Amino acid sequence: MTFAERAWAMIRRIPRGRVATYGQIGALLGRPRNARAVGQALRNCPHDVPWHRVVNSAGGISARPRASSMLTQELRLTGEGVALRRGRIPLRRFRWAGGASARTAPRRRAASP
DNA sequence: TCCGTGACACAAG
DNA sequence: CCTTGTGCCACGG
Repeated sequence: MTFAERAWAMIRRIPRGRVATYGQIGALLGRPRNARAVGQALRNCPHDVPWHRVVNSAGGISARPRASSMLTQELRLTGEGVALRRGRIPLRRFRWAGGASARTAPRRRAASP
């Protein structure tokens, strides 16, 4: 099973009206530094994957190849009750608590000489 | 195999 | 707040 497939499986678990961040999905899959690969996985995902519930760490909708889907994402989110405040989603309120508080997980920084 | 790319995250300034 | 620099790692060519 590829990383992308596992990412899809995790994203399918996000309930309506909640969102998760790219980093959060990566962390839940045991790869907290692999947020970017989550974005790649969403590039061409199956239609039953609620891709619109994945946003960046600022609660914003990330830029992508086809800008039209950004508007689609916002419409779908507001359609299920996720409100944007000044262009961002208040994660305090709408973040999916998948796997409990996967937020602010300890991160390893570069080792110094 | 190696190398560049990217729908990201985060610490500093 | 916002901007910049750096770290990360799956994927494709």
